[in-house]
Amino acid sequence: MLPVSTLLSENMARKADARPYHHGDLKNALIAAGLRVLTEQGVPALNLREVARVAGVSHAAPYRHFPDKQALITAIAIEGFEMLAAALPAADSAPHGSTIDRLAAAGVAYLCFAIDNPAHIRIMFGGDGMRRDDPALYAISKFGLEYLVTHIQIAQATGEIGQADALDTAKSLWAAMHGFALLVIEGQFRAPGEADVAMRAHATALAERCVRSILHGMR
Amino acid sequence: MLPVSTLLSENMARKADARPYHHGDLKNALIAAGLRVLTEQGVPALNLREVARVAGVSHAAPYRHFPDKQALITAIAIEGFEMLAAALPAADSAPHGSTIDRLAAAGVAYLCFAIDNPAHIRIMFGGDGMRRDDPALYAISKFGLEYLVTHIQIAQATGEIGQADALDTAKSLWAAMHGFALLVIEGQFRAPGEADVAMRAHATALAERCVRSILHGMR
DNA sequence: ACCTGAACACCGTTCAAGT
DNA sequence: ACCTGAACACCGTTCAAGT
Repeated sequence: MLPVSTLLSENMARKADARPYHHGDLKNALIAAGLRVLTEQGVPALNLREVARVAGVSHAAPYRHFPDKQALITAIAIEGFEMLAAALPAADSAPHGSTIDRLAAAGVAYLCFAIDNPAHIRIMFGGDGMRRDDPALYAISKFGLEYLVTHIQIAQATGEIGQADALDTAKSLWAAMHGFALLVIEGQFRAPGEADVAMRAHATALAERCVRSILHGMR
Repeated sequence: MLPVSTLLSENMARKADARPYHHGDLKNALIAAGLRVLTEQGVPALNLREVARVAGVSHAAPYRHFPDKQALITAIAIEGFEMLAAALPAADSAPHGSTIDRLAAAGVAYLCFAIDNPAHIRIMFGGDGMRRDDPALYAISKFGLEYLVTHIQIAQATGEIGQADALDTAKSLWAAMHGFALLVIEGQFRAPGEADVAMRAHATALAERCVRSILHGMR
């Protein structure tokens, strides 16, 4: 028999330390734990039992919040798309430039998002292991392309760029930024001895140049 | 007791049907089986036991030819890079065009390779699950960029394009083609009701236009 | 309502044993 | 030299039972 005081302090410790996660926010704790596993150990190491361990719950607990592993991966992907959807307009806030400048800033922001959140980008576009037919995922994944189309149409209305099909132009910009993003985070552009900071500056400068070239070429 | 004739015919059947794989070519049979699993069931379903099943051997047999699962994945990736390295010069063989035309053809060939071999492209650039430090993989993965640099330098020498850094230009072309390739095979460009054939034609036309815009912009 | 422990099928990997 | 079957640790998922 333990003294009451011991039971009490254990209860308090549970409430203060171990339990905060379990008061209705285990779902988000699992998403955060999953992202952490992904960042620290890579996609092949992402498994529900490890995520549960990191979150400090039993291996069966995640099933109270996600029907299966795919659903957790899908949730992480949705979180990534939401972050990206926030990052693009944020880059747009500089009021001094042309619409072309804004599109260039959005392109650079896409690349920077990928460099800063490689685990998210890999899950978002890795494709496998996630529920592609999830309606929330589908809706949010369309944001980037729509954002580009909108701004391309603005630039066309003001005469800054030519009248080529706006969706085609948006696809081309997206493809170029996406390619830079993935090749950079996969290390395919790594020059021997080049520092990360230098590579980032180099890649973003190239990416911006690409945006302007593509916009110029779509007439 | 079975009659001798039955035993004989069973032995012959083994030699003719089940055994040909096992005479020194199980390694390649496993690579082929792995690619098949990948194509038919996707990356998450790629496991050594299923590959062994498809190849018709016991689950331990692959370990005679590959130290671990990573090594099989790496072998499939190397095969993909070799196929790509063959496809780029093949697109180059039309002798009627300018060097810019050849670069455009190489870009389109890259995209077509990806559309025709999505399982390979995913493994080649999926990154995770493969031995990145494999020397053979590293060597062959550099081919594409070097191919572009070489042809860009030729175009610069003949005055077809400007004198911007050839490696930067090559990276930009690669990024744009890579982005088209991945977004197309992930279905991100899919328009409702658009046929695959139409999408392929549409994407390749856009990609070619991008190559020309980027080359034009790099001065 | 939310979480745990036992249970089952399945995968990666190893190893002694077979031909 | 090459392959098999048993074995072990580990993961996804389920479910009855606990608070």
